[in-house]
Amino acid sequence: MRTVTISDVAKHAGVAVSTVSYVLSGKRAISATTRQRVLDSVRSLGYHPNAGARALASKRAKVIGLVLPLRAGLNLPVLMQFATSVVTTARQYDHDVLLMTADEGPDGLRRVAASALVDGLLLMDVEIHDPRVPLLRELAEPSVLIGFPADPEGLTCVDLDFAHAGKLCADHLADLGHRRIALLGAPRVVYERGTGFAERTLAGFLEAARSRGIDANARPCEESFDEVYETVKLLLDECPGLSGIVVHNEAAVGHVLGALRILGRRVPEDVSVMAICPDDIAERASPALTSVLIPAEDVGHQAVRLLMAKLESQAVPQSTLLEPRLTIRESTR
Amino acid sequence: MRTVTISDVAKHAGVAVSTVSYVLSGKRAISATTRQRVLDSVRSLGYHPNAGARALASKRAKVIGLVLPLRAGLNLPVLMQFATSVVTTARQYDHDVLLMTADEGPDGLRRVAASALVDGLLLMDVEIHDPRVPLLRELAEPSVLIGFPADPEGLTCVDLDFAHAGKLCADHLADLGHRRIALLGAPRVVYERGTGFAERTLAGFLEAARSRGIDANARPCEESFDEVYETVKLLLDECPGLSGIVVHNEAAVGHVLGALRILGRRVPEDVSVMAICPDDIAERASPALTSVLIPAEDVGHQAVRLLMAKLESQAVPQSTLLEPRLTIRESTR
DNA sequence: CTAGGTCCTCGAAGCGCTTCGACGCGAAGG
DNA sequence: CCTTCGCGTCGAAGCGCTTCGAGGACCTAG
Repeated sequence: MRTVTISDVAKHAGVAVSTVSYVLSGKRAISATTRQRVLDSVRSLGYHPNAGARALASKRAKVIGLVLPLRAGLNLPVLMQFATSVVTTARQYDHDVLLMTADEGPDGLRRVAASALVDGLLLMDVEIHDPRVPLLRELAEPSVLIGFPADPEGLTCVDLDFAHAGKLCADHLADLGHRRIALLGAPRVVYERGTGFAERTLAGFLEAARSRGIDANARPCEESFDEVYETVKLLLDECPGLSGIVVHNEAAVGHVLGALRILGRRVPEDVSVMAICPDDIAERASPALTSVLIPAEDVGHQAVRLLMAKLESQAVPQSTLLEPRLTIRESTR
Repeated sequence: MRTVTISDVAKHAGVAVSTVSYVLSGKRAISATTRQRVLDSVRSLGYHPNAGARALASKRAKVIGLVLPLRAGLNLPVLMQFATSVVTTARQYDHDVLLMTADEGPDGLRRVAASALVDGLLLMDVEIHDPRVPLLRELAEPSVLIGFPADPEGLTCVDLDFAHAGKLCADHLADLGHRRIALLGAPRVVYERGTGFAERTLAGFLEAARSRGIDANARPCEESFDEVYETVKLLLDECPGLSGIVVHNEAAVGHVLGALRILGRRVPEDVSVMAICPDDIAERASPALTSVLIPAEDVGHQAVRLLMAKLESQAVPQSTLLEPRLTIRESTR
């Protein structure tokens, strides 16, 4: 069973190969009757254009590269959500997604770009001083970054507005009348890595607390139960009257509640707790946590949209910040 | 800056285009001096073969399709781990990975296969009665499944030996002298979906317990703290003297320990707890959990290896089961 | 009645690569 | 000495598609 080619379709429909091509691409006007005849042939033969041939002739692969961080550092579920939303959105634009990991480094990008395997690139988890950024600037292929490098000049970046997320938390607690609040953050290494989002959250949190005139403290925190317990205890000890805790560390969310339970503090009667995390984690906790959502799907969607615009050589904004969303549940009052 | 083609390289090295091709593919003998001259030109011009042209001429895209389940049901981190190991392994075989989600269904598979976008397919999370399986049988492209459909005849399947994982748990607890043990499982919906792995674990667990002559109970369990708490309590109530619990539900691991703490049972003094989960979750718990590892990376690696073998038309076993690994930590005695 | 459009369709020239058959050359064999 | 046989290299024929320039058919305007 040889695979069906465009010339099989042409023969079957009694037209020229180029006519079939124009019917399929819509790049020239074709009479309704011819168009229909061609489409019928396409259907009855089960024709699918050969991707390689198409890419070769048109210089468009209709594939975009998605580069995931290899270091499974943080936030795997969010990553997955993001990846699937990228694939889904790309398909809406009739594109496919080539999955790459960061461990091939800049060379990997150069390889797929130079070989015309992909038309554009989507990079996740960009760091402040990312070695891939200079390369992206000189590459002919357009790219979109998730996250912000030190100098975003000439690039296209998308991210959640983490500073705003921090502010949202502080404001919510302040609105409820809390006067002493604290943020339990990501592991220290996350702050040091320079991805920037952890710092930005913290800064937004502290800044909002200050402008509301309330007392705010913060600590990074590892993810094991014991360390979470210690950190919670420390926070409680060093801030007498602490009545609001923000958790910006997905893996620690459950442990924080466990620790408070052991320490005899009721949530939300004695202390209000909120988290910056996906909704399912917040909902699964007991009590269900008031939370600020990281809209991974929106980020993926927007990133693809921007990349597609660049592929059409449309101008796009250099930076796009997505608004976080606060959902009030049972853990704050 | 036009992109450099194979004929640029040929000109630069003073040889024929075909010679360059043979140097690069190694499919014909080329003298050492010519080879070196060509390789030098390749390097100094920065030549990267055009993927589309190569695919068109050779009928090999050097790309494999990886189909992830869209329903983010379970186990996102494991999924990610798996995906990255697939990409990494594929790169070792000089292949790239096209990411697809299951929501395009069988049509998506047909599309990428018929368009020669991919040379082979890797499907994750195959269900007992998977609508994609019949299609795979008639497709010219080879495929490898993660998981087992009802009838694996004529397919190539890889999976963890879940029955063995269940047995490992029961045996470990029996070896420690426990006489009444229980398994706290995945949410009920997972059992009903027919992916099979949850049932197989349970069957292995019960069978091993029976053959060791000890008492075993089991319950599915949702993932919220409250439901986990209820389930643990129920288990404890209905089996007086219960001294060993196996958790086969990643999201519930932390909650089980929290519930036991509240119920006044010490781990491992009063009750031994073990989990079937990734190592990082087990290590992060307090106390660190004895666990059986789902070797996601091995699965990815093996799956790619098998697919590559099929691409070379080598014969491969119909089913490959990967051995689970027991790691003894602090939570059992 | 003819010049000039418009609307559709066609043929052919690539896109950059792989692969097949052919060929020149020096070495080995009769 | 001439034939035979590798070995290393070359040229050319596609792979299946897009796209450009051309041109036939038909219509409108002069």
